[in-house]
Amino acid sequence: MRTSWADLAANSAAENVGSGSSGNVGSGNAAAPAPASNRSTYVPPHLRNRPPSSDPPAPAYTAPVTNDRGGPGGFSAPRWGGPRNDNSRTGYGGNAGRGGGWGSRSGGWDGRAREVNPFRDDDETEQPFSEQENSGINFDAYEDIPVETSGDNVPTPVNTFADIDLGDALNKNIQRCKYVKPTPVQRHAIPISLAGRDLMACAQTGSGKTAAFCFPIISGIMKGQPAQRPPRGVHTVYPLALILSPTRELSIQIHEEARKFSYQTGVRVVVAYGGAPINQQLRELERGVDILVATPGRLVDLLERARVSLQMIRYLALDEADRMLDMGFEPQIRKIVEQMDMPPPGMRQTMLFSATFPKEIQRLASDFLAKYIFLAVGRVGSSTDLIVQRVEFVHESDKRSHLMDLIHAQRANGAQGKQALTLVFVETKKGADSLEHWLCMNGFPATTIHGDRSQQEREQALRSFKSGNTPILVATDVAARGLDIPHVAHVVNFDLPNDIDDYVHRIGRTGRAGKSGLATAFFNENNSSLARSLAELMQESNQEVPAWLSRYAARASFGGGRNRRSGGGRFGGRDFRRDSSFSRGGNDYYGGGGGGSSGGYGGASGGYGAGVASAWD
DNA sequence: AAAAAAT
Repeated sequence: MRTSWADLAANSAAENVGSGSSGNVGSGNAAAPAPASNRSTYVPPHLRNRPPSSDPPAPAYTAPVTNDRGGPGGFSAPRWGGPRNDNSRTGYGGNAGRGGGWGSRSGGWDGRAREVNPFRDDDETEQPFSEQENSGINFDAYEDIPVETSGDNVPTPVNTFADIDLGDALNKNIQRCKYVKPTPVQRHAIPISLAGRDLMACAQTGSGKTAAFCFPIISGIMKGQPAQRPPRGVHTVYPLALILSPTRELSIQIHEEARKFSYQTGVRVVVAYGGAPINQQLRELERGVDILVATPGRLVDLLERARVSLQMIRYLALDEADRMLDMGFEPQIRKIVEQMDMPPPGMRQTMLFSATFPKEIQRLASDFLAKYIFLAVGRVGSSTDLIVQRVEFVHESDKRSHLMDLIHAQRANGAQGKQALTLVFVETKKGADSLEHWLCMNGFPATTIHGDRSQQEREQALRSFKSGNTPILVATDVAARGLDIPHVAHVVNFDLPNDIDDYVHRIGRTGRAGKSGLATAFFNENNSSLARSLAELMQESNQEVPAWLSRYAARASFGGGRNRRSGGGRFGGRDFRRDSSFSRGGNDYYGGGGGGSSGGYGGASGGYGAGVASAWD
């Protein structure tokens, strides 16, 4: 399969690297020969695969791509726990005059010799919780999830990772991640991708979505034709896969996960996003990049500087596509995908992930995808099962003291003497700062994340929160979607959002990966526009709706403003292509009708089914 | 109205 880009990859014959050692894929019985000192030589990932040796770790620690992991210092112990290569014996190191790909600037980097073990990072950041569980994911919560697919010749889903031929190195990383079996989105999406098909998927981040698009990409790069990058100007790099996401933190998160999945595979993942010094990112790019994870703005910048070319792209993944459109990224995304040098649909493999499937996303799908398969996966569990929602009437002036009460209670509940993580959402950046300050003044270790903080501060805040050092994080909506922060026990909507979708995304920060969570909202007269949809949502997820909220809801004007679902229904959306071939009568399963056009929010029976559609990330 | 994202 994967014929869609085969021509592309095959159009230049292997020059030197591939010929002598093409039989060594995965066997590792011979070091690949050092390529001739040809500036355009690219070392394909499958040739970078060398078995680990038992030599001591390379003393020099290669600076990470960004400051997105580990602490600013303090790691004096070698971060290497795993096997490693002998740097000095590699065929790629130290070849003066090699310009392309790996090792050209750092001299002696063979792609894995100094690869930081990403699983070791994990142990450090999550140590406070390591006693609590072995696996990050409660797989039982994934059993009963509705899945819909449509399209021509949909590949059969798999039930185990063993059913998929992902290769040894990737399988080992799956074990290291403690993934026991594929989640629903993985069961369906991975065979679809491995079959070379385009994919439009409605699924949430906590569902294992990142792995669902990373596994086929990594596996495809390892097994595919060795890429023959064009002779380059010294500075242009040619990634084979591009992953776009809306926020910097989400890109960082995807990069971290992709690094784990690609550990010791020779596939190199680089992240690029704004707010961080571009030079460091440029250096990382120049050391070679197979998979580029990026936010749109920074990528456009890199493209305009001609530091990145997309002409070798075989895989394109757009994550949180609806969010990206919400944030006004459509022009940039179209520029990246349609107006630069990326191969057209059909010549690349494209995966589009979105929580909802409104008109704009449908347009994007028809423009970016070729003969795609539509996949809709229900939420992991549901708000019903996993998140207890409470709403309390709190006047503006009482919010702070009320929050203090909640945190006190939370502290009493803290597991094993550690305070459980509490994520507090506020409406404004200023509000976030002042609340953080107030909490700290009152002895509550808090930090904050919002768009007025420097990228460094944002990342530091997130790290500190995740590690439990600062168990309270005050956030604006920058943190509302997509971010997967394990162990968030309590989400507090200090200020309720105006949009019920935002509410559902926020509370979705708890109850992640099948664990239970608590969400508390402070409601007052300023939130009356949300009353109706909030009451309905709570009712439909079997939550206790306070009588006063029902009264507010009854008073509120019909429709709840823009609170009606756009792609609505049990899933995040439906395959609108069905509309042309199916009678209108067949839509009832999906609730409010396809594409948001025919709309009825539908009272109790339509909009939010068991899956609480908008809880999707 | 606020938030996010390139400098």
